[in-house]
Amino acid sequence: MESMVEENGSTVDPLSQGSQSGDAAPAIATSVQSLSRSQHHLVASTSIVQLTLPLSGTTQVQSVIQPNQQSVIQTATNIQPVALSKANVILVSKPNSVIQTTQGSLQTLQVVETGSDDSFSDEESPKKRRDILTRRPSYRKILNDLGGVIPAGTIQIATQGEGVPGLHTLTMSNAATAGGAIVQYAQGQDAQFFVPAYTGHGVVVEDAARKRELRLLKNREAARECRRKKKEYIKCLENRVAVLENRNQTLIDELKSLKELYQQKTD
DNA sequence: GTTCGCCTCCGTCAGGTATA
DNA sequence: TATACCTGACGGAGGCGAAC
Repeated sequence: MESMVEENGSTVDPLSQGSQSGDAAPAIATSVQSLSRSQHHLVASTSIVQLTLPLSGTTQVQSVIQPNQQSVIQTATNIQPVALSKANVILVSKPNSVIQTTQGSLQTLQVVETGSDDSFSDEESPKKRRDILTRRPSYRKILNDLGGVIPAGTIQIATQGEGVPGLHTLTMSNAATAGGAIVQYAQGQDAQFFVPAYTGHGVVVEDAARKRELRLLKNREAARECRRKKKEYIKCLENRVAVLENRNQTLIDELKSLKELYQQKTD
């Protein structure tokens, strides 16, 4: 990961700055290849980055980063949202802001969570993370919520929009179940549940092989969902890196110009 | 056309965690 | 404690471009 702001030989890594200041900051520095479980949280919403800059009082730079959406960056002194395309480029003129990297002049870099933010720091408890990450409800709960099961015994091959919406039928080619077991599952927006399946003879199949098939089926779905979330997370991290690199470059340019201005006045 | 290396996607397993 | 869920790791399958 590239360090940010390298003027005067000092480096500030924005990815570790938050933890240094003790404030909540997203763990952007996390290696994409090794996303640990504790770090596997969605960064898919809003965060505000506040930069406290000593030379100009307090300047807030608000960075709103949303995956698959447009992002917005604002400054407190000039609240003019700049819509960002997916091209990941942010260039905001912040005439009153200065950043210095010597002697720790960059004092604060904190992330303030807003209402729908589900980015959290390493300090937050795993339970809180878990709570924020809406967990998929159990199949039992879904069944209870629905108050029963869909009548089984008929083979239905339906995809969204045809037949019974979301109701799918799978035929298991399993040696332990002569003729194969039939598994029905309904799929809503974010949930899936199984209904009792019958063989062609109307006998409920509840053997170990069937349980295994169900478990594998569920795990298959879980793995898909897990990979989808991971992709989304990685994409969001990449977006943030691009945003921070651009902001860093902007700040470097501002620092250079202010240095030149100062030099002219002292001459 | 064939082979090779690389990449991506997918299914499965194992182990950890949350919950009833 | 049993069950459900999540996710890293592993290996196989298939696509794709390059080299021959």
